[in-house]
Order: sequence, then structure tokens, then C-alpha cells
Amino acid sequence: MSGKTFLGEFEQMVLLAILQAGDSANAYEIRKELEQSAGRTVSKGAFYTTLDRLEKKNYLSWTLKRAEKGRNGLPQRHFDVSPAGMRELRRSRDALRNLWRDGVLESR
Amino acid sequence: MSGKTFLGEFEQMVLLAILQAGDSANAYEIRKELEQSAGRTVSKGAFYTTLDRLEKKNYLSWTLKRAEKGRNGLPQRHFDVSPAGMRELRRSRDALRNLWRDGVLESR
DNA sequence: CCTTTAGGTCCACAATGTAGACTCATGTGA
DNA sequence: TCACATGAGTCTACATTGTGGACCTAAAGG
Repeated sequence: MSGKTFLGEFEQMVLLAILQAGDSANAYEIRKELEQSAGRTVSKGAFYTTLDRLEKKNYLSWTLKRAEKGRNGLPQRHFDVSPAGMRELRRSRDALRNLWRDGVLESR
Repeated sequence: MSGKTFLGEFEQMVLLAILQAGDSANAYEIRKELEQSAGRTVSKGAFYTTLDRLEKKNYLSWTLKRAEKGRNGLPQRHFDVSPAGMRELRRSRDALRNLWRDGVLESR
């Protein structure tokens, strides 16, 4: 067994929020998705810091696009989870799934 | 929305491993469960440090019991997830569940 | 103008994750 | 009886993540 590092929980959530946002994965939508799912506020600091770290680890990428609505013509970043990011997400999910198996949370 | 802190991912896994171990939730079994699910080694340092922190937060408790087998009569700690710990586990799971909804990991 | 909304950067610090050395007490086999 | 091996546990130190908040810029709309 290796000493592999895990994707942090918040990082995991940011990546998942990007996936959920899909085509409209810009900063605003992602953060909104995140706050709704987590049921709490996500400060800009926490949010962008995490995006940067994920980018450094090559778990996400982004491209500039012109906004259709809202900011007239101003470009905005559109985020995507990289293949490596997808792999990490699956890995994390599988580990938790194993531990959650047999409805261990329900049976008490 | 509040600025509530989350249960870290490793902490989450330790609590779940305790639940999975059930009646035989002693250090050895818990660690074994953990390593199997995560597919990697868990050092003693990481393990006990996390147990201590979880105890400080009142997410787990333990009682001394005489071991049946293995260490002749030497007492060993038996761990339990506290009600507060169960609550946190559910909270974490629900947040991730929301983000994993619609099989977002499968559809790509 | 002034305020609101959105996107970002920077900084600092708190909370978590993790390894490894070092004890101590058996149980076991040579 | 002495050397291991095994399991429980402590302590230290450092790396990685999580998080808030001050600041800045550029529109959009009174």
C-alpha cells in the first residue's frame, strides 16, 4: 500500500460543483452550486485559493469565454475537471463508499 | 448560511471504520478496516493523532475492555462513535451526496 | 456619481493529514 | 533465557488544506 495523498474534502466538493455546473461552469455558478449543496457560505478566499491549488495539481483547467449574459462581452473563465481530476474524484468516492457500505449510518 | 467547519476526510473515514468494525472496534481492527477501504497504509501517527482529535471534539468515546484473544488479559480500548459524531457523518455524506447526484461521475 | 454585482488577487492563520522514532508488555521459538 | 515479532500507545515536527477578509477592477443601473 502506498502513502498516497488524498483529495481534500473541499477540493473534492469544488470539482464536483464544476461537474454539476456543466456548461455554465463559471465562477459564479460553481460557487452557487457549492453553497447550495454544502448549505453554507463559501468565501471568495477559500474558493479561489482552492481553484488555484487544483489547477496546480492539474485536476482542472479553464478557458476564457465571452459571457452571453450579465457582463456584456467581458470574458470569463469556464472551468473543466481534467481526466486526472475525474480519477481522483472516483478514488475518493470509492473509498467512502466502501466505508458507508451496508448502510452503516442508517442502522443506528 | 453559517461558517461551519467540516469533518476532515480522514476523520470521516476513521469514524466510519469504527462503525464498520462494530463490536470489535479496537485499534487494530479499525486500522485494518481503514487500510482496506482506502487501499493504502495508515501510519500509527496519523491514526492516533486523528483519534485524539476526534475525541477532543466529542465525536467518539472509548472504554477499556479485556481482550478475549491475542493479548492475554491486557485491556484494550474499544471505540464508539458518539451521537455528535454520527450527526457530523451524516452531514458530510449529505453534502457529498448532493454533489454526486445524477451520476455526474459516470456520465463522462 | 454611487451602489450593486461579478471576477479576482493576496495574505495570514487555523485545522487536518501524515510519517517515523521511541516506549512498553506480552507470546513464542531457538 | 534471550532475541524477535506483534500490538498498543505517545510525541514531535512538518506538509497540506481550509477559510476569512481586505482590496482592486469593470460594468450596469439608478
